[in-house]
Amino acid sequence: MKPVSNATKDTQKRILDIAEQLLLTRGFNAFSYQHISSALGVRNAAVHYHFPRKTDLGVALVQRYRRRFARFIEAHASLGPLQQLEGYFELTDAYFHQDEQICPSGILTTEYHTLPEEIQLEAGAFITEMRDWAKTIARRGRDEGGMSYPGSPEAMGEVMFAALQGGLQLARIDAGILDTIKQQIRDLLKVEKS
Amino acid sequence: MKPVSNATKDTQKRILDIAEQLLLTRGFNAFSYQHISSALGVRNAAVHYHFPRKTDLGVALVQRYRRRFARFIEAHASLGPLQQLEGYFELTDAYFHQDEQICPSGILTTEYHTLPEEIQLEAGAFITEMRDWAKTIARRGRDEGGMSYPGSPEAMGEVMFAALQGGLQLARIDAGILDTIKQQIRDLLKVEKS
DNA sequence: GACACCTTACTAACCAGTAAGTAAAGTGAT
DNA sequence: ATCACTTTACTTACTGGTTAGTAAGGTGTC
Repeated sequence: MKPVSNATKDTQKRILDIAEQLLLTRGFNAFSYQHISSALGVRNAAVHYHFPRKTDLGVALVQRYRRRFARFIEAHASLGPLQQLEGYFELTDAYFHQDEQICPSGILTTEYHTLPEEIQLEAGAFITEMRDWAKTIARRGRDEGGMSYPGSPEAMGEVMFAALQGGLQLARIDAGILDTIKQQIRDLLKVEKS
Repeated sequence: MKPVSNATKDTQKRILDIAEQLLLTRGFNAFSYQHISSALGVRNAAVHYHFPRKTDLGVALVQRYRRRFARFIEAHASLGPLQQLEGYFELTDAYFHQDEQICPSGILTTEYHTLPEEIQLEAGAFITEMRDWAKTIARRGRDEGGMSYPGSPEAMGEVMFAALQGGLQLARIDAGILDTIKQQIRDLLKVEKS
């Protein structure tokens, strides 16, 4: 993970793109450097040149998620909570429609006990950021927008996040489940269909 | 998986117990026959004697879950829906308190694309049975018991199941999340704290 | 000529799975 | 009741494949 040139940056990005796809479809333990190198058309050691240990690749992957998610939040910051909720739903749909990917949080927590500590730490921070966003939507929805629900915004945010994380996984068994859960969350928040 | 004697039955059971623990803490791809044999104090091939392929072990594991869950449902069949809900919550808590295990459905769906087809089929049936139970609680809760919520019982059941599946996974990052989610589900169902 | 970016070639560990052998327990005929 | 035979539940010893990771060398570019 040393280099600076443009060629390297491009290769690094392509490695991360392939690894991300593999992570969200197969999990961290179920993909290897061979999967990446053959998809990229290079030799095994070339991947190790850019990411010496698999742990480095995993950390880089989660860090990129965190940067991307921060941009996503910023891009949706000026919207109302109802639109933010729909943006969240669209993100969820996008995962599923791309080869039945699941939420990165779902992979990282499920494989948590088998992951290197460096990845665990990065994953914990990432997941906290995502949960916080769900809570923010619930809070703003009650304070400013047209949401009405029992319990605290924090608790409602946790349920929304957990239900969508679980829903993305269950959608692999029954594709319809995701739409059902999205609509039920709208109903629980007393939000009109959009 | 051929034998019938008592000694074999006992060894088989112990293999399944160890494998179950490993499955729910590490996942199917992250445990090996070595883990089992060393925990059991026998050689590798002894495990292969009872379960020739890892696929056989996986199928046996899910089938045992299905039998156990069927008994669980039957044991709770005569109870009211509010008590059934609390029984479901206790089951969830039991998983978490045993080495931060997660819901088998969470493992099986997350690793779904890497599992042998025989396990996928068994997993699909098992997960359908669990989802159906959650829906039954929601339906009976509305029809007979003291539950009140927007949307259909089916949709509410899916959200409950998905939220608890996700919640068990997220509890590895933040142990408090599980209690928060359980209470919020009670609130969403307009159930009094028990 | 130094450095970035790769390749070839390798290691040691681990994986699922198998073949052959063995001790002990059970079974059946006499 | 004993002997012959079979079966059960393993063991030792192995195979072929995959894993992450490394060391050394080559090639093109600045």
